[in-house]
Amino acid sequence: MSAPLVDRLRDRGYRLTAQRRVVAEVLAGDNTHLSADEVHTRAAAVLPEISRATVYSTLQQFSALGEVRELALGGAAKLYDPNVEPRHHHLVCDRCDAVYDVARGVDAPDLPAQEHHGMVLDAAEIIYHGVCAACADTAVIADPEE
Amino acid sequence: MSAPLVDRLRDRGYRLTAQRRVVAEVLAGDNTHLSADEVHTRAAAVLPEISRATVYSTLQQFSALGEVRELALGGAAKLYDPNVEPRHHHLVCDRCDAVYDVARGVDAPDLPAQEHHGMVLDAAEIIYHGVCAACADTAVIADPEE
DNA sequence: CGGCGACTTGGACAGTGTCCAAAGCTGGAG
DNA sequence: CTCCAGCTTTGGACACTGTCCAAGTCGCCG
Ligand SMILES: [Mn+2]
Ligand SMILES: [Mn+2]
Ligand SMILES: [Zn+2]
Ligand SMILES: [Zn+2]
Repeated sequence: MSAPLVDRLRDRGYRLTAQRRVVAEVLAGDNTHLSADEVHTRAAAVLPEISRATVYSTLQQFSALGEVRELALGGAAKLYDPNVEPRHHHLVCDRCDAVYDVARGVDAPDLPAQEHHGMVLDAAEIIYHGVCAACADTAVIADPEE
Repeated sequence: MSAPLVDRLRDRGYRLTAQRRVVAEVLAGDNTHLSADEVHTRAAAVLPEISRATVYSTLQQFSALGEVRELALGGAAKLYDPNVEPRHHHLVCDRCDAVYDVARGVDAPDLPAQEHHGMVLDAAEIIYHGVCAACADTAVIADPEE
């Protein structure tokens, strides 16, 4: 579709550094839902000297630019989703933190204005919690009674 | 309504320690959405020698018992919500992490079975993201142009 | 009251994320 | 093409959240 992320960065006055290119490349690999650390590991495979600090700040920038979506699902680390369009929700396994996308169409109801508590709302995010197939299986193996 | 938390603990075979009583007391104070650290601070005001480890494990137990709900909203720390019934969703300020409750009635749509990705679903959680009144104000002060 | 074993403690430890001074590099000016 | 202002990166220190464990404590039952 439109110009790649690197072009949009240049157009917005950002310098095109090797680090930004590599992070963009990792994200563009369509590998959904990576943590900052995973992004760093993959980026370092291409550009070994890239630092953690740079990956963190780059992800924040891309997120602020709307190029990537930051997800705070239950896990310890935030996840970065390069799939910003179309907007979608997620299923999360509460045992192993596996994440799946919810296909478009499902959405949260709008909140009536009197429920806003004075806030300016921006977006609603639904997280469907559950147990994934793999985790359900291991549970059966570990507890085969009944 | 029903018996207080302390009674339910005894009934389930848990020992009634001073630490559990104090944590229960802090939560019962209807102070919604406390982090583990805040719970520790408040508990320590009553029982100064209570340890962080105990507060963390106690909160996990209460959460597993359904006495409290663990919330992973955007902030760094998980929050504990003593208001488990009725189930409700939340509004979160992405600037200052303020949290508000959504009144009952609002709920996420059920996911069609073919969207489950093999998971056994347990609960859906909606997070309405936005900017609270206080944060919106400070932004205006900091950026009075236009 | 005594003892078993559940519970707590305190500190070490791991993971995530932020910060900053110094060094490096990009991109535009000349 | 060169130069350089200042945007970026680096690496390490640091803060915070949460987990773990061995040792000591204490609730509860007999
Ligand atoms: Mn996604
Ligand atoms: Mn609540
Ligand atoms: Zn799982
Ligand atoms: Zn706010």
